[in-house]
Amino acid sequence: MEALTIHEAAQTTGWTPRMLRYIERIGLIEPARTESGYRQYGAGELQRLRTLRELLAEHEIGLGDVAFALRLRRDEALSGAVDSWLEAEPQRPDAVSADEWLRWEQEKHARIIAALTTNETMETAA
Amino acid sequence: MEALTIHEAAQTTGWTPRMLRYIERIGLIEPARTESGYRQYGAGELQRLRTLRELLAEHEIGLGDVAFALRLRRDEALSGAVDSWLEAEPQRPDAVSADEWLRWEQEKHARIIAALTTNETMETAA
DNA sequence: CCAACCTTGACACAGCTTTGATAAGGTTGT
DNA sequence: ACAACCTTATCAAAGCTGTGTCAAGGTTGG
Repeated sequence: MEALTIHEAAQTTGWTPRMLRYIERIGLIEPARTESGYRQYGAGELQRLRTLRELLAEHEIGLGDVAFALRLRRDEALSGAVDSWLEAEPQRPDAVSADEWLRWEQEKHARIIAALTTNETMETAA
Repeated sequence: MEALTIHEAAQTTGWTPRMLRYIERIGLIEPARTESGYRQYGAGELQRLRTLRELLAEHEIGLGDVAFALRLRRDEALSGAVDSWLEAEPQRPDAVSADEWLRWEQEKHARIIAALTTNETMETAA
C-alpha cells in the first residue's frame, strides 16, 4: 500500500504524531485524508518531512519561520510591502562583492534623490 | 543638526527608546553613532521607523517576521533552501475561484485513487 | 560642575509558540 | 467484537518575544 498513517509517517521521518498535526495546522504539509478522516502520508509528504527537518537544522530556523516564508509566497501584498520596506535599507554589504555593492549604493542614491525631488519630505523636523 | 537622539526619535515615531534599541538589536534599523557612542537618527531612519509600524499593523506580522525576511534577503543559501523546499509544495490554491478549487480537488481525488489502485505497478517505479 | 541626557546590562513579566499528555469518541482489520 | 489504531479538543509546561524598569557609569552643555 502507498499511504502511511500518522504514526508510521512519524516513525519513518523522525517527527512525532503531535508535530505532524502541528505542521499541518500551520499550513506546511497537509496530507490527504481517507473517507473517514484519517491522514494519509504519501512518498512526497515523507520526503518533504525529512527535508523539512534538515532545513530547520542546517539554517537554525523554526517552523514558524518557514510558515512565514510560505505566507510571504502566498500573499503578494504582504511580500510586496515587506520587500519595499527592506529595499530602503541602508544595507551593509555582508556577502556581496565590492563592486556589486557599489552599484547597489549608486542605484539607491539615485532612488533617494528621485524621491526627494519629486516629493518634499520633512527636512527640518521640529 | 539633522540627527535626533534616541529619546527624540522615539517621541516623533511613536516607539519607546527601549524598542528602538530592540529594533536595532535584531538588525532592522541601525543608526549611526556619534564619536562617543550616542545613536543618531536621521530623516531616513525616522521614516523607516514610521513605515515599520504601519507594516506590522497592516499585515499582522511581528518584528521577528521582518527580521527573518531580512535574513532571507541577506543569506542567499538560506533563501534558496527555503524556496526550494516551498517549491515542492502540492500547493493548495488560496485565492482561486470556487470551481477552479473544485476541479483541483477532483483531480486530487483522482490522483489518490489512481495511486491506490495501481499500487502494483507503482511499487516498481517507487 | 551639575542636571539631564546617553550607554550597556540585567531582572521581570505577560503573552505567544512549541511540544507533550490525556480524554472522549470513531474506524478498522482479524 | 475487540485491540489497536485514528480523530479532535483541552490542559500544561518550557521557551521565546516584546516590553518595562532599574542600576552603574560615560557625555554634554550652560
